[in-house]
Amino acid sequence: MSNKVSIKDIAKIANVSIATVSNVINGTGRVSADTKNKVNKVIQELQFVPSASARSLKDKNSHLIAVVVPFVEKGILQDNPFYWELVRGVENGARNHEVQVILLGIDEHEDFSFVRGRHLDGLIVVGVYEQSPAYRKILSLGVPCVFLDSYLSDPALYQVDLDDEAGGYLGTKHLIGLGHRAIAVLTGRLEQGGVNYFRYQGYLRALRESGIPENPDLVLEIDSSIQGGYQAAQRLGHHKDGITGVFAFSDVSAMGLIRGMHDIGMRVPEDVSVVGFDDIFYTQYMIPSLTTIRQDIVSKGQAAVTMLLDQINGTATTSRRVTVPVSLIVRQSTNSFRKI
Amino acid sequence: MSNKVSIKDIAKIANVSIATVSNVINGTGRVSADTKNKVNKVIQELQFVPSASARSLKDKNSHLIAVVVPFVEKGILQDNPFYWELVRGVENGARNHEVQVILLGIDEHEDFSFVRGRHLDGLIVVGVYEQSPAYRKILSLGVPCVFLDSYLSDPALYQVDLDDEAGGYLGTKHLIGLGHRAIAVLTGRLEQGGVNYFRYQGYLRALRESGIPENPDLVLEIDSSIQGGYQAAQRLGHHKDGITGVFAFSDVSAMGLIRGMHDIGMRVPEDVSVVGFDDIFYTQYMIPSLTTIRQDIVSKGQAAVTMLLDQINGTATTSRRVTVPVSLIVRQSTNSFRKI
DNA sequence: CTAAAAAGATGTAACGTTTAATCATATGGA
DNA sequence: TCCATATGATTAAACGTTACATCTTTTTAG
Repeated sequence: MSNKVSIKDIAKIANVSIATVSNVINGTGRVSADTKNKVNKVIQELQFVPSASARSLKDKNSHLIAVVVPFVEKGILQDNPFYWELVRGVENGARNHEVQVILLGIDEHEDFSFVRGRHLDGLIVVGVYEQSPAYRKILSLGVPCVFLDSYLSDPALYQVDLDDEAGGYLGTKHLIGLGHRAIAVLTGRLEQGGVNYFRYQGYLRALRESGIPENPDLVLEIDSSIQGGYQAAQRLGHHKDGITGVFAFSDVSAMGLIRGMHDIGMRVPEDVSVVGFDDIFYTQYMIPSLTTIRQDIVSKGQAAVTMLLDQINGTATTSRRVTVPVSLIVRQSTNSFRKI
Repeated sequence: MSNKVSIKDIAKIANVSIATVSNVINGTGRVSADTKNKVNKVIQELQFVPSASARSLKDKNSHLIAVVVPFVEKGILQDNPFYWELVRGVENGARNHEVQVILLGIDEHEDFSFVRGRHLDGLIVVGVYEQSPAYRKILSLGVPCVFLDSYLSDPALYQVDLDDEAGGYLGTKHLIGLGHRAIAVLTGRLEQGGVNYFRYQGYLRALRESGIPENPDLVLEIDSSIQGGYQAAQRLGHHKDGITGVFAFSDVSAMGLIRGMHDIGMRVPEDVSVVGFDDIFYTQYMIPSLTTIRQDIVSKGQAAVTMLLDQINGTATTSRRVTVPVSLIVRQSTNSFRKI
């Protein structure tokens, strides 16, 4: 259709040089009000849009960032809507800064070559840790990065993460306050220094504070998916210790868990209290609605974009590490240990 | 860091011309096995990655597609995980074809100028209709498009959509089969020719077939969100006709509805049966699990990518219109009208 | 043994920008 | 009046590719 109109065409029609057109577009150089108007009019008429490729070829930045989402399973991105909220936040943040977002799901074999190929301005990386294969590859790219939910020890890295320890503490404390003692944990991979690790640390702190001994039998490492939660219900049901509270480190697994308990005849919260984590969009509509640790996922994504762009533009005034607060939302899935 | 190595550097080190390097990379022209090896070795060593901007500047395609999602409807961000599943499918399809995906959330003011600016190869557009402001703008771009869930009348357009009419029919028929007569509908905007319109037509067909008169009072047009569903429960609860079945045209609204009914003391399925639509990932884990119309969302996304790429490469052999089948999944949220 | 054809390699223009260097004209001060 | 300085506008190089046309060398056919 409207076959590619270039700066050259504009120049010819407006009867000026291409340099002038370029100056008008970018507000650079000195150009009189008259010619500025003239050129702008032609641009309007021809619906001219500068070629991003030519630009990025020239000045090496592409106004493109990628949001890197890990854990591709069987080639498909995880179905946890948590990522959706995060990605929406990133998209939304980027939109306000005239940058576009490439969505990149990675597995362990990703080589990231296209990051350099496309001259990506930066990366927003979700949930890697020091041991993960992606981590070193990403660093070696030498591209500005912001890590989300990643807990990397290098203080030079820009990071946005959650106060997971506090979250773990809050949820556990809540259960303890209700009288529960045998509190199980449903966690994704508990790698040293990962998200779940800190939530677990918070859990331990709460236990210690109340003098409850730590019991490794109560820690169930699962796929942090809805199925993982469901399957865990079986294991918990047949558990020797009389578990009365469960802290699931993600809302999706909590949902699976509750359903699983329902299926083996355990009632929530009458028999077992359940706390989730994330405050995904549907938690308050579950039956029972889910007591959970709230984080503002969307604005976390937005914060990451801002940080990344500050870094890219060298205007980074904010700290390199932002920790987003959490809060406890009490709903119906938790109840006192001994119901009257 | 590794500051941009170009085809020129490779050429110099390998002691050949840049044209030869280019030929090696693209497998074009004639180049001996020896030099091919030599060049490849240097490429390996220097970790050379061709510049996407230079390429796309040259041959006008970018290997970039955008998936256009209506994030913002009436000012509210869509948190429907349905979109996430779709986007996941698209990402996955693209991955298999060495194309990257830009995520573009739009509101009614989007001007799409960057689509031309970036030389995007094509667009996958979700849920527009002929009256929507985005529709004309997108068409005028003259860029290859595939429309998802869009029902556009122009037969020249490439479209992937669902057999919504059948879905509407199946769900309704199921309720009728269980003995229900007063069946309400929870639908998003019922614009002529949209997704909901066809689902509604299917609903009507099922009614006609069973001689049940159509009752406009039973059709509730809502925000098809979880909140929308929740609020609808109030309206249904106080409804004068004795409603015993509800067909919600999306799973998220069904979830909200069920919760809303729960809150006003109506039990599902004992008092009211509920059918959803989409078979979102969590439906089988709800309490009660949700009877719904299943569609394979992820593979719908994949199909769209294939279709788009076929169109771009001119290898489009498949039909311009793909209709994905639906099926009824019966779970616990529906029950016979008169329970014995 | 020679002419023709094939194989291998190269030079270079072009894609659409930005930017530094240059040029031309008008304006101002002494 | 003349030089210095702003102000406007232009020229041309460069960014990293690809592809066409050209050139050289080798192989093949007769």
